[in-house]
Amino acid sequence: MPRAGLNRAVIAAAGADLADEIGWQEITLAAVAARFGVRQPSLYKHVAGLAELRRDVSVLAGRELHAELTNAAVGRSGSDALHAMADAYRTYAKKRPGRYAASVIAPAPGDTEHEQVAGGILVTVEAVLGGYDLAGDDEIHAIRALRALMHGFVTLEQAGGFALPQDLDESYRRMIDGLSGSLPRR
Amino acid sequence: MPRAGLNRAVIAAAGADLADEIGWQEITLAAVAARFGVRQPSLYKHVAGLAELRRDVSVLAGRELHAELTNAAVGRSGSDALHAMADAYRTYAKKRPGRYAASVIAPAPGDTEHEQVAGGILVTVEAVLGGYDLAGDDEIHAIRALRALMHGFVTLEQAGGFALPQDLDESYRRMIDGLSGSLPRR
DNA sequence: AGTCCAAGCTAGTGCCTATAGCTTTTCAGC
DNA sequence: GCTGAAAAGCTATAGGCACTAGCTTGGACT
Repeated sequence: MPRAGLNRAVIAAAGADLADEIGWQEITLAAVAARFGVRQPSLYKHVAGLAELRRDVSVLAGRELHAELTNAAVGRSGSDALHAMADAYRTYAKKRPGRYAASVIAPAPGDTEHEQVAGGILVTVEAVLGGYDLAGDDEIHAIRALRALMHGFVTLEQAGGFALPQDLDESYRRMIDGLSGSLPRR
Repeated sequence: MPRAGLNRAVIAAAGADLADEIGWQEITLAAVAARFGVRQPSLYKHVAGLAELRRDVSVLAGRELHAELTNAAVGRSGSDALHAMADAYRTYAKKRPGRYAASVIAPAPGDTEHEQVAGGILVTVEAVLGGYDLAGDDEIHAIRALRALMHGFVTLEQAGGFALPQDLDESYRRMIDGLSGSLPRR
């Protein structure tokens, strides 16, 4: 019987796909193994267990999200950049719900690779807010508000917490507008 | 051997306590049964399964949260009421993290009791925003923004998503202030 | 005291993670 | 081309979980 050609990266990718299909909370090693036509214990040759798989999916998703955000914001500034990034954030969460949920989990203390991915996203958000006149603590508070807005909105949207789906784009746009308006222009 | 005196309500309460202690995602029927000194299958005499337990905890938590929000907002109006309610929301989420997570899950379609609990919270939020000059769609967008802000903030806070040492209370206060300022006064 | 229903029990299935130890593929070095 | 070792995937197994089936027994009511 030929080998499946597994490795840690392709397993993480399969886990990410699975998360998008059946939900981040529902992924199992057994289902990932089935996807490769391989027995579940075989995965342990490449990955230490379910916890490590989840962590790998989180890193993968965090990198993707980071790339989407920077791509959206590049070449724009101020409110324009803010809206572009916020839209990219929500679009990613809708298109890749399992990956998005994965991207949100906090890195384990000491997991520097994972921490760097999370930090990278923060840097991008910070850069986008660089178009406003924020200094020191003001910037920290603004970043927190923006993250809370975006994360809260997409999470509630995914959870089915909002009725009237036709108005959601408008709600999101106005919400970001409101934040933008409450920040001092440079 | 004396009977444990189980019923659906006390099981839900134990599930809620357990969720606060070990996490909403981690609750199991086995752990709830152990809490009563009873075998796991015995719970099935009162509750249809894990899914129903979770639903019951969600209803219980939603009622508690609703009560906290209304208590906080009563006798206040405008920005004062908004801040009081938002603070109560975050306080509840911090004090009862498992219950809070439970309260957020969407009711199953047709579960009218659960839907009413969720709707009640919405009515309270709506009432608090009654102090602003919002009509029709404007109000819907404002409610969504407020919920996204509150939920996003407390979720990220619980997940350890805010690493920096700057004062979280201050971040939250400013965030709610920002929203309040972006809404038209009556 | 006797009846009877519901409460809690044991036994067992199936799915999951994870570990131990086996077999087989692959390929580097001869 | 051969060979031997490392790596890949395997079977077997233990232990935890949800859930079902069917038994026993507590205790309220007559």
